[in-house]
Parts: sequence; structure tokens; C-alpha cells
Amino acid sequence: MNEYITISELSKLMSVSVHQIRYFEEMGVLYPAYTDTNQYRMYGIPEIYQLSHVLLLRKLNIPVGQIKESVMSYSTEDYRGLLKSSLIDIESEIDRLIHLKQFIQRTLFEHNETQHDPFGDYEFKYLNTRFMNQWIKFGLEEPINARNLYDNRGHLTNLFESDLHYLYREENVTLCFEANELTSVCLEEGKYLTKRFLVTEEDDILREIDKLREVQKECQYTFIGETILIERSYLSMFSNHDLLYEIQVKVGVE
DNA sequence: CTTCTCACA
DNA sequence: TGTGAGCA
Repeated sequence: MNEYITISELSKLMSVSVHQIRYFEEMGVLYPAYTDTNQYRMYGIPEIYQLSHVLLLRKLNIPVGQIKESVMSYSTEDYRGLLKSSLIDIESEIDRLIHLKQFIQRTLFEHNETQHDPFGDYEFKYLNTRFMNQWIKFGLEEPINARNLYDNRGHLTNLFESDLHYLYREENVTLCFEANELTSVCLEEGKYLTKRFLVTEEDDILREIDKLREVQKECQYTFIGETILIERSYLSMFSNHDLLYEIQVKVGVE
């Protein structure tokens, strides 16, 4: 029995694909100890160490081409730098996953709330002060479309993973996101008349706003400030074709 | 079983 | 940066 091993034995030993080993060879980072008369690649102990080394650097997300350079010319200080920059990458990846996890937990929690407490009725809520980042302003007669979303895209990421706030004031609507810091746009704390509802088509929204005005007349409420419409687009994944909205308006206290 | 090449994500 | 198919 030969003391050297074949490519498939090496692949099993190191838990990588045969393909990948040949790919590393093509990229010049791992050569067989020798090639047998039948053209089979044969590997010994030094190649096993070399492969471990390459795989370790790959785990740090270092491109194979760069591994070639590093093996030939890197100083220990270069390797320290490599590890440090991988550490930074990994930390930002952890951040990304933490945010994703929080998003999933929040979505499950809020969906659970809406299950437990079905919508369709008016309800009073006491809401704390909220600060908004303004995004797009548009008129009631020229509703939002894909084009002006794109034109105003700015630096926004994951557009529909947070609550979109539409502030209805006079003849125009301002699209906002809730901000974490103090901003110039502020929704005052106080008692709000609220209702959650599902929207299938655009007109449903205007109908809900009209209904709210009727309720105001009937009950003689004083509305303060703008009418707020909150779109929970990420919750709509649970109801295939509808969007979940909540309408809010601050009411004066007699 | 291995080799190589090609197309594909 | 690999994977899978097909071939010899």
C-alpha cells in the first residue's frame, strides 16, 4: 500500500470536494507531491498541512489568488493584518445577523399581537412622542409610484422592513420613517384615535380617511395635527395580497 | 476510480 | 469561487 493518498482520499480526510482541491491547484496554492503513472495526483503529509493552511485562510474570506501571494511573501505582520481585517468583517456580519434576528422577532411579535387583537374597530391609545425622518412629499392627486420612489431612493436600505408613516396634511402627504434621535418632525404624545385595517386597493385608504372624518363629526372630537397612516408592509407577508395599515389621529381632551 | 473541459451560478 | 455533467 502506497504511503501517499489519492485526491478523493485527501478530500475525505479534509472534508472538501475533489473539485475544490483541483481548483486550488489551478490557482497555484496546492500541488500534489507527485503525479502517478496513471496521471493520478498523489498527496503526502506536507500537502495535507498545506491544504489546511489554505482552507484556514479561505475561512477568513481571503481570495484564493491572495493566498498564493501570502504564502510566498507575507510577513508575520501581514498575517496579523489579515486576521485583524477578518475580525472586523466578522463583527459586521454578526451585527447584520443580530439585526435580522431582531427583525424576525419583532415581526413575529407584532403579527402575534394582530392575531390576538383583530382589527377593524376604532380604539383609543395613548402614544408617546415620536420623531420622524421625512422622506418624500407628494400631493394627494399624484400618488406615489415606483419612479418617484427610485428618484428619492437616497441612502435608504431595506425599504419595507420598517413602519412607513404617511402624514396627511392639507393637500399633501409626507412619507416618513420613525427616527431614533431627535428630529424636526415630531408627533406629539397624547391620546390618539386609532384603527387597524387591511388594504387591497389604493382607494381603501381614502375611504378609511373619510370614515374617520365621519366619526369625528358624529362624536364631536377635536382632531389635533395631521392624520397619520402607518403601513406595516412587512406584516403583509402573512396575508398574501393585502397591506396592513393603522390610522391614527390625535384627539383633544375636553 | 481518475482525468479534463465546459457551462453555470 | 466554486459545482455538476459528461467524457475518456
